[in-house]
Amino acid sequence: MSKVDRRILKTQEALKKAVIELMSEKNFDDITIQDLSDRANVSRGTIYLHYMDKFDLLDKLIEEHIDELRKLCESACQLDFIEATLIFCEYFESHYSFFSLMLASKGAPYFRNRFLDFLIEEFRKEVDINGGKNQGLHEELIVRFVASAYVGVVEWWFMNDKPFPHDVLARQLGTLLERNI
Amino acid sequence: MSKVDRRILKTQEALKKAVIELMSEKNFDDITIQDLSDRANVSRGTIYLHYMDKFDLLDKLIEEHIDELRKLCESACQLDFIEATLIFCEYFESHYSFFSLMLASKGAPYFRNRFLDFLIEEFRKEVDINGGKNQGLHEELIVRFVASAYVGVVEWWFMNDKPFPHDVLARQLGTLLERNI
DNA sequence: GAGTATCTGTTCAGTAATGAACAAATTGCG
DNA sequence: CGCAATTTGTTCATTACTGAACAGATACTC
Repeated sequence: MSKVDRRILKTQEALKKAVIELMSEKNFDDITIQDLSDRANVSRGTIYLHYMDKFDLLDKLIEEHIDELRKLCESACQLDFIEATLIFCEYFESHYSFFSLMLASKGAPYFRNRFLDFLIEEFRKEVDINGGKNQGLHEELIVRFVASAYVGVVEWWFMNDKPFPHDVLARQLGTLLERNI
Repeated sequence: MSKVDRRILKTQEALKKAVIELMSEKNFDDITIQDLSDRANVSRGTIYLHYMDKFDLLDKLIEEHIDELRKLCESACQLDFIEATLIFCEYFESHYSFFSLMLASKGAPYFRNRFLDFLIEEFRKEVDINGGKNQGLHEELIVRFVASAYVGVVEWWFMNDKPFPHDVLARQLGTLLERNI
């Protein structure tokens, strides 16, 4: 893959940062292209060179994070759940402004659902009903159970402003995952 | 004055920020154009579109702050010394990374001298030896006295990591200036 | 001191961003 | 409702930035 022009990256970074900032200040529906242009310090027309509209911008922002998480899954697939969960929680931590906004603010169900779908997809690869503790249980039920639990815990962690460090979260969440998959 | 293209401002801002950051990490002489290019995330050639070399960049950065201070002088000329000093100290505070670097780090005499010259120039406008407390004293001596004292106090304040808030600094320094001019 | 690596300053064709202008759509208010 | 103001999405010529290339200058190493 050939290198992307740094001007493109700068513009897109500025716009992603801008939309996160603005979403923490007002409802997404109330954000105008003008707002984004002003906040990102980018010409209004430039936005249309990269995105269809503000929804496209938000979609791409979300999808990029999902992609990053998917890559983490691949690289962490041979680790146990506690170690793997730590890697994920580090990612949550290092993109705090995004995840906190998307999970802690009530007005953003866009991401929550996308995140849940992603987890269902990933846990489906991991679950094994043929042997061990989950013998006799319905596969899809287990997947739903674990994925929902995961989202719920992470959501709670962000909504309560990180009541403890991310490595503690990782260890406890990892333990619970280990027990159920 | 017609508006400056925002791309120009962005590039110059990035470079000014970069040089301040780098100067806090290494000696100015050891900073390369490449370093600046990398840190500012700007093409190397772009630097030469704005500045002759790194010295020119530093000069312009310094001169811009001096110009801002000069503007503050003009707008504060009818205030008393305590109020005027407060305005200046607010400016120091809001550009902490610059002034702290330029005054608190021992290896940067560039700015200290420029700052002193500026203060001499400004105090010369204010001093009055014809009547009042300074009757009979040599004008240039008073100017030097006050300007040196000013630099020394501000330098000390930054070197000691702001031992008290800037408004306290302003009140005390302002009182001393009032007493001498 | 020779050889190598890095840094400098410049050129240049290609690309992205700009801002102004515009008509059409949407919103807000009396 | 009707009018005004704002927002939208697009166009276009102009401008700034890019990255690659280059020769010459410095710095580093054996």
